[in-house]
Amino acid sequence: MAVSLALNGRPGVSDELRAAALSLAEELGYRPNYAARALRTERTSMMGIINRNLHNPAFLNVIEGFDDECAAHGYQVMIGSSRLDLAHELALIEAFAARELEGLAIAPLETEAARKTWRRKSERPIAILNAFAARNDPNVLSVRSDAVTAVRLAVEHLRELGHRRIALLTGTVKERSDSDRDSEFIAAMGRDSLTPHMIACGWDAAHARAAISAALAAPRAQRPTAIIANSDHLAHAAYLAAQDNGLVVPHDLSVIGHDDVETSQILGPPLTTFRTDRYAIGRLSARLLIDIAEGREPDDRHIEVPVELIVRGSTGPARRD
Amino acid sequence: MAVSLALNGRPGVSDELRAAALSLAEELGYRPNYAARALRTERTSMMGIINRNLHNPAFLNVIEGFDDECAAHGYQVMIGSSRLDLAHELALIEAFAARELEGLAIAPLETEAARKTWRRKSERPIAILNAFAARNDPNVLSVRSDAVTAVRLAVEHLRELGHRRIALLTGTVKERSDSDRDSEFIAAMGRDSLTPHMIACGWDAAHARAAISAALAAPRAQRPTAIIANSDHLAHAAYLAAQDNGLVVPHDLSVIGHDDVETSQILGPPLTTFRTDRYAIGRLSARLLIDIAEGREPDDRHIEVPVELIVRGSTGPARRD
DNA sequence: TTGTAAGCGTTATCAC
DNA sequence: GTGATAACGCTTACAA
Repeated sequence: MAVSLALNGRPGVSDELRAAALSLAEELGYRPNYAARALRTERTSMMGIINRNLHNPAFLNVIEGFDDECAAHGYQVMIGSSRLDLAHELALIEAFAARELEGLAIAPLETEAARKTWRRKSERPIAILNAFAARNDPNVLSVRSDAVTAVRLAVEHLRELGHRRIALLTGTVKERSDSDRDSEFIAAMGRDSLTPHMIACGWDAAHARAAISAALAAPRAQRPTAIIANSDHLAHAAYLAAQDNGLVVPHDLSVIGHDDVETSQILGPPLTTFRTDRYAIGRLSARLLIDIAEGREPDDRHIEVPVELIVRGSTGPARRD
Repeated sequence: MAVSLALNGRPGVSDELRAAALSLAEELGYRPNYAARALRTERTSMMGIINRNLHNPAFLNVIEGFDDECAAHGYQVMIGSSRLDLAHELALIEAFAARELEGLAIAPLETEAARKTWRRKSERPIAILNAFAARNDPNVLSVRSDAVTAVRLAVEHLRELGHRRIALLTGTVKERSDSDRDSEFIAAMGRDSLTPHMIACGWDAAHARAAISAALAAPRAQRPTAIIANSDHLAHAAYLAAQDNGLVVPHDLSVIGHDDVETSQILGPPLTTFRTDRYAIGRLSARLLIDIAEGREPDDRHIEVPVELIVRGSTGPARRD
């Protein structure tokens, strides 16, 4: 018993006994059994992170930050992918909850469905990544880049270049995970009395390419001259969709991304995009979950990470019609 | 206990009792406690995967395949990053072993160190990803793309374009994780009586960029006119290093990657590279680990995934000196 | 086929 | 500050 206290560095045991326990443990190569500990304490020291799919390289930096912060606090990280399938996402959330993970960070397909499923099996905190999160459940946290500001800056940038027919890529229409971003776009366009185009392209690059291709196939006087993507990953789909239609970026189509992924600066042409600290997003979400899991009150349960517009070669002046 | 047998779908219990147990479990919303099960059975249904760092987007596809195969067999996936730090890598391996993960897939910094550390704490299988693995330990598996053929094809392609000063990017010099790839390069160059250049650039993109920059800063008659990278990720570093030296790809420098990452086709210029089924690499490595973990004998403990050269705009004729 | 009892390795409770 | 003893929830061994 005293051994347990000693090894876990807790008070209630004499210094000599503690030393003896430690040295003996070392000598015998003792390793604690996590399963037994978990069974007894109901604490697994595991955190989970789930993304919609595993194709967007921007997610790697989020994982990295998440893993770093978890590792620093003695947690290990379980990873999962929704595979863009809501049923699979919910099954995965249940499985993670059944494993008694102490917290879950998730970029959800449908925020409310994800939250409810987690809540049904677990009282533990859940952090919503890069999506709008309602604030009624106190153990729902959120960390996201400031997508609302980004969309405003993007519209301003394109307006200065003379664009009038601007399209915004959005997630699914069914549930707007970025509802406030969408409405900011509509408002920003409205200020200049322009019609907002929305292209619901989901998160799959192939599907997005097809959706954008279809939009670009419209007659020249109607098709958008600029596209605002919700990630560099989907901006790449816009490049390919432009190719599909024999259009040249930025001559025929301006494209703005979001993330400033490593390759974006060496694309042809280099991508205008928003730089945002994805590592911090991962790290902060882990920090929030750990704070709650260990009974501390975090400074703020909802965090927005700032964005910075990086202008490169994929945006240019609108051609005269 | 009959209930245990019933819920786990094993024989030795009457149909009616089984049905009763199942329906009652359903009604009560029963969920098995994984910790208790793991404690009793010494089986955790968890698999681990570790990469050298979390920056190369090619790794995402490997994770995806790994996760898909694991999920299909009821395993969940723990992820980790070595952070390019050997001490951290070994600590992580120990932590995974202490958690009784049933198998580990790893792209190691140093293969032998990783293998030994795992073996010290665990009898379970370990799969080496994309690195050379000695075949003396029967529970060491390996899955890799056919990097040896790739380097031969790359040299042939560049020789046809008239290149004579060709450099190969390699991992660390200390331990050649790709020793057979390196020697194939030396042999292939030797066949044409050419001097092989090796640039030891490790796996960090920033470090690689600096190393390549230094090599390209040599006088024009000495510097390499072509670079063979071990990943698209590091080929990108070569693009930036070319920029650093005011060189234009492919006019002044040809670059060949490895992986055919999604963005490679829209780089400026599009990257000549080797396509390889990374999803399969992840999937097959999971399959091998699961087979061994469950006592089946896999068809082959060492798998090579074929490569296909995709010629694009980053390779061109060597300039006359 | 069913029931009973033991035990996995921890940590918590409660005497001393 | 220390040492017994019980308990977490599951599976296995063995007896009925």
